Amino acid sequence: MARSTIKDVAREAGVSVGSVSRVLNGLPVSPRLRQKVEEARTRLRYEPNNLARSMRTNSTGAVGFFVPDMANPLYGAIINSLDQRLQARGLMLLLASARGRKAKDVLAEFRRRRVDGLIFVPDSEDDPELISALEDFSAPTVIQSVEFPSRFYGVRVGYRVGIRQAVDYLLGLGHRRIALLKPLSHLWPGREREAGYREAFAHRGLTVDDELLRPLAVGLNPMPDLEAMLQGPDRATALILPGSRILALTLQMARQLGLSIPEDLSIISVGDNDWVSTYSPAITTLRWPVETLVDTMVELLVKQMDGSSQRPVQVTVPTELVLRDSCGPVPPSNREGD
Amino acid sequence: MARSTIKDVAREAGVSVGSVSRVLNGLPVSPRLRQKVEEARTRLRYEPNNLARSMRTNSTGAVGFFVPDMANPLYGAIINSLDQRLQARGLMLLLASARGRKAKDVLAEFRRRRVDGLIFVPDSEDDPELISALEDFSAPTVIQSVEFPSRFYGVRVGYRVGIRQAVDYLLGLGHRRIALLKPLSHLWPGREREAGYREAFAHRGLTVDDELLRPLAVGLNPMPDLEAMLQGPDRATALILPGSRILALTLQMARQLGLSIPEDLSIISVGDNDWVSTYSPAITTLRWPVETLVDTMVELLVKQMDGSSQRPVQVTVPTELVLRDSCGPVPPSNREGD
DNA sequence: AGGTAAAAATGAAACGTTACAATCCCACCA
DNA sequence: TGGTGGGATTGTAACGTTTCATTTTTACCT
Repeated sequence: MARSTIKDVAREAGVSVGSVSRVLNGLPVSPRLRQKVEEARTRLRYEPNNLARSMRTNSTGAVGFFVPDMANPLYGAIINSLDQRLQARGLMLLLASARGRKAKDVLAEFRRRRVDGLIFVPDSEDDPELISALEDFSAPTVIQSVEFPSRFYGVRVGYRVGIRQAVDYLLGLGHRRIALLKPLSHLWPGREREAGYREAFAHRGLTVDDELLRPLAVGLNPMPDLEAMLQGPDRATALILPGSRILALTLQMARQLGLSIPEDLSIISVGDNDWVSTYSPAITTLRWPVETLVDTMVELLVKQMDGSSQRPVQVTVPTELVLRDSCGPVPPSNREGD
Repeated sequence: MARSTIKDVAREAGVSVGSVSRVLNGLPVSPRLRQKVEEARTRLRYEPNNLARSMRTNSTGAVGFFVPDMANPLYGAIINSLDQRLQARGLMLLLASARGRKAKDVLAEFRRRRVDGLIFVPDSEDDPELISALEDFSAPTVIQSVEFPSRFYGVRVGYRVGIRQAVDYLLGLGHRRIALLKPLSHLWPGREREAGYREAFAHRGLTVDDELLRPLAVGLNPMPDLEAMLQGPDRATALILPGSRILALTLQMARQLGLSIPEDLSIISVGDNDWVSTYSPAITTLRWPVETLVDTMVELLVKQMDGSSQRPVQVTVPTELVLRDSCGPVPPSNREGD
């Protein structure tokens, strides 16, 4: 027993194929017709063939999402929320994890599959091949969190302002030796964080000790670095950490060194999650604006899809400094003379 | 400038449409023809329209994946690996997160989209509506980690044997008061863990104190329970925990109670990850077999797709007990008389 | 009742492929 | 030289929709 098609329904209802189509798509139609079609439709257990529909309308209802690493819970959270938002518009996520693929190839595959939209987290900023591939990509596209030529729609996390706030908060507590551990600065997030840090210092007329700005190479052990910074007469009294993995390591090292938090050492971590907030002391964090980020991505995407937007925009979504118990005033012994 | 179609290529190459199709699909064809077509194809920058192809062949090259919660890094890891495996077969993941959706609706949507295969992690075992929906689902399907009627292909994690090993290891160290925190037992994983626990005890002729088997209700604070178990003359001397979130809480509570690990308290956690292994002491874990799991899922899926398998199988993939530093012999003061 | 305009429904032509029956071509053999 | 067999190619009918120009019906007005 083959699946029934729109023709079967038309025959069963005694109307034309076109009319059935109209009913199915909710176009204006007489109540009488609508009823006849609905009846036939349930009688035959008909469901429309999306494939045929796609081919006719040239739209798949799929949005491609290219993710650096799904094992990063941050992207998991984004996807949860994205999926929910897209659902409301009848869209679904077609996923490609960067692991074992080249961005370019993924783009090609997405194009072949005729996705209706694309959300892209590039792994590099200035690969000209990638940029031109993205330019050829005709479907609506949103770039996330990387500095990309302004002819693309983009959403970025407001690291600069966020870190500036965090640093300013610590400065207000009397800290001067504030270490910033951050992603490598050849990518935008790293640069932005550094800029925010410098702005906060500059705003108070303080000078920055470059020694305290530490890029984290992937796959390299950050512990020796960390250990060095936390010892000696001009040790760091406050730490801004880029994620919970390194936070765990740091907490452990602090304990080894006999530094208690927040009395001897203040800590702020970027990226909020369950265990960070239930830890004791609860960790002050710079929260990633997952919901806002997703809302913005979807909004930009939809704007492009329905053609209501004329030209590309870049939106920066703000982070939120969540104050908890891991920061305190600078210890007296480390206070600098003023 | 509209995209070129197979017709354009045919005209450009001076051959028939059918021939172009044959070349494109790698069917046997004379070298002469192949060359002409390839030339025309690159000249026109033609790429086949997957939608039309899909509609004709009735296959989308998409595999639906229904996930309870993308923010769980475990599923992230699964997706990373799954994506890579499927890629090799020209398949892509179409994702639906359970958040805000009913399993039934997702199934319907996947069917409408005509996915070629389905990987499903059900949120309940015996919803008859869900089961019958799954039965109607004609595409190849693999159920993950839940006990489902044996007419479905399924992959399960070998919790029973794993927990049995873990418990046996602790028993061997002299522990008798071993607490098992586990998912609710109305779902398969919970039941299996409990069974493994009981088997280990039975095997040594020991009796189980049911007080030490603690189901974890979602959204309920497990801390009071935990605190109660860790105090008093017959406190638990070993703990088996179901994940890293609760592990974090437990470590913190142990510190509050002045219990050091592994001297006063032995701990095993289910699910391995970075920070668990770098924590001090490094935590002994029961590792989820992500890679094997994914391999098996793909294998079962492909078996069904190419019709090389006659009837459903359920495969159980083994966990691995990773010994680290969080377990030690039972403290003398808590040793039971024998 | 006749005429007309608007509304509703129809029918057939796409959409870009694949698949298959029908042709064509060519080499080979008697 | 005239078949003949078989591989290579062709042409066209699907696949299940949507869309749009036509035709039919309905409702209204004089």
